[in-house]
Amino acid sequence: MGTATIRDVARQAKVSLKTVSRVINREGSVREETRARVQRAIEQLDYRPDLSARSLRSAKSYAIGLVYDNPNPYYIIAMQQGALTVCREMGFGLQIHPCNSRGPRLAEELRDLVRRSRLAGLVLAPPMSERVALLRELAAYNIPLVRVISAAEDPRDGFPCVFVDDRDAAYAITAYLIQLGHLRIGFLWGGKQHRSSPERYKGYEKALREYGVPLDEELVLEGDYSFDDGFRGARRLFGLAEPPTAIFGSNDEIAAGVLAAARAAGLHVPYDLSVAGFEDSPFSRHSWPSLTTSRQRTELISEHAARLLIAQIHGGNVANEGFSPELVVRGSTAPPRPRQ
Amino acid sequence: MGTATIRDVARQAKVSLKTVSRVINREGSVREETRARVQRAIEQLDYRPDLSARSLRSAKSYAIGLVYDNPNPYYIIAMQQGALTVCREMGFGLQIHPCNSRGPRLAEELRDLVRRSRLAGLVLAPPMSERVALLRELAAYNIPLVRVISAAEDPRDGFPCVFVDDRDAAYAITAYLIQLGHLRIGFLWGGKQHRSSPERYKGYEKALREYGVPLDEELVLEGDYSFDDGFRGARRLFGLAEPPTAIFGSNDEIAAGVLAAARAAGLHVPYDLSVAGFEDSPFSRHSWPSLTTSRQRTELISEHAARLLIAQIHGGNVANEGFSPELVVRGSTAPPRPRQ
DNA sequence: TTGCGTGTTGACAACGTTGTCATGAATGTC
DNA sequence: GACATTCATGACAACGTTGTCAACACGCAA
Repeated sequence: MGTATIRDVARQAKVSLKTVSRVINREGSVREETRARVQRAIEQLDYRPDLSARSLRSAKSYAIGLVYDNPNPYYIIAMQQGALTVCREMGFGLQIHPCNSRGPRLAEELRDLVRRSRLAGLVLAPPMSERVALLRELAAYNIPLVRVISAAEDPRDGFPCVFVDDRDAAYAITAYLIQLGHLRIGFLWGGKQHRSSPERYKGYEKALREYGVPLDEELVLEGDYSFDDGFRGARRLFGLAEPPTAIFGSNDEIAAGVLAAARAAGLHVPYDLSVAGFEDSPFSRHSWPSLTTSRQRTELISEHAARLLIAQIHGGNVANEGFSPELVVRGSTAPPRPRQ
Repeated sequence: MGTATIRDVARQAKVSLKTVSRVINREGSVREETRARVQRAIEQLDYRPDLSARSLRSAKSYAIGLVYDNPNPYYIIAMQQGALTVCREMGFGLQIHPCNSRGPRLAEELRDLVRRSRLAGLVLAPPMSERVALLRELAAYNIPLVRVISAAEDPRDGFPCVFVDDRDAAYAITAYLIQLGHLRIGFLWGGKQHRSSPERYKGYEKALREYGVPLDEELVLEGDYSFDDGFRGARRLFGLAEPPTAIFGSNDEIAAGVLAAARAAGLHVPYDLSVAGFEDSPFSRHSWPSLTTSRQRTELISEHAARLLIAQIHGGNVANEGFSPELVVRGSTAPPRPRQ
């Protein structure tokens, strides 16, 4: 049968190529009757416009890129899903681009990606989204972009973004632990290359301050967003003269490491130790006990970022938008044991 | 600066468009000296061929699709990564396409995808890869495809594939448990829509048979590839008059559910109960205790599938290929407690 | 009647690339 | 030396679409 082209549609509807093009692109100036005739022909022939031809001819392109370097598959899949939803809705293509955030020529790499695949713009996930130098370079290449970043408020720095209030979410978790009665709460940092790490720490700090709980630097350990650092960090905290009664891991993987270390040390979670994570990964639901954590609607965030990007490409003047993760209480937290 | 086109390269190298095209596509019949001159011009101008124009003009396309409907993000990310590696190497684009494997008009959906995005072919992940009716429809649409399937041997049914020997891997796990001394080994099925499920069961069965361990149907429960079914299944097994001393969950999620159920029942893994999973997901490394499981090199498998597909598109006559997962022994398995 | 604005339509070129075919030069064969 | 064969190269059309511009029909005011 072959594939129907705009030419076949035009012939069938007895109009010119251009008129069909107008109908497809919802341009004005087509009589209702003509439009209907063309529509019928399109359906009869099951015609679909050819993306290559389209983006070749119009300087515009009909695809965006999703750029990430994040070892967390749940996060990435959710980001992809959100972006895809919007792309399908808007008739766009999506080009995924995992990359190395520490790569030496990242800006050039992304420029080449945009050129080669004729992308209309990029959605940047953390940590690329937080490297201002990179953003500036991309802006110099005239590449439209939308960032997903961790921030307590709209940065208003000219780069459009969707911002996630990690600080507030970490505040909520810490406040919850304090309300349970915990006064010594350990904090395990995530990787410094992610802006979410200091944000989460700030939330922790703020809650302690506001509730008048002293901040003991002994209880705060640096590390990475990894199981192993959670395990190691927890072991160090257990060895303190006055160990914490609760540990807040900066993400679920860290918290999983804490759970494992607690098991190894013979501590019973949550009775001997409360543990909280961050991210609401499936792990947090399936661990034992299941983890108290913070849920961000990654898919929605990504949808929003894609929408923002496409609106920007269409020349719209669109506002940034913020999301606040919500506290999810599960079985890994409880009031501390009464002092003996 | 704008983007350099083949025309600019031709001017700079003082040759015709066609000659540049020949150099790019590694066609024969270009003098070494000319080729070098063109290459230099390409590098000076940092020229990259435009994918849209290319695929518009040549009937050939320079992108393949990856089709999946699998709730396991680790698996999907690995599949994507493998396919991307090959695509970058070969100068192809990759279109990801998550879809609903039970959708009513899947074949049409995929045909439209291929047409719209001008895909040269598809890599199908399970369970789409196992639905023969779908394969036939796609073949009728002349869509080149490569499947990733679960099979003990090359099916030789005309549809190219990469096959993973789940049966053998399940055999290895079961045999290992038997060698530890287990005689009552529970088996929790995965979802029936995945061909890997019966394959894994067959491996379990075969090991019991070969080692002369009686197969007790009471110990075999159906379910899905989910944490909850693992939890429920384990609870039922614990309630038997003569409960199992080991449980083999058809994947790591099921095994995670078993771990949780064991915790809830006060059973100490691995001393009171051995647990084995399948897949080597990060969960299996981070659970407590970490899970004995089976590792498949998903990224390699996907790479191979993509290579097979591209070779097929190029008209090569390529052989199917098999992969065997390998046994990974961790802390969740041990010899059974001596009978009291 | 003329002139003008508006709404609808089509002819044609162009996007950047590759396929087809033609051309001329170099080489081999008798 | 004549002719066939191969090699290297280029001119040109074509892929399917959209942008530009012109043309036409219509209604309305002068």
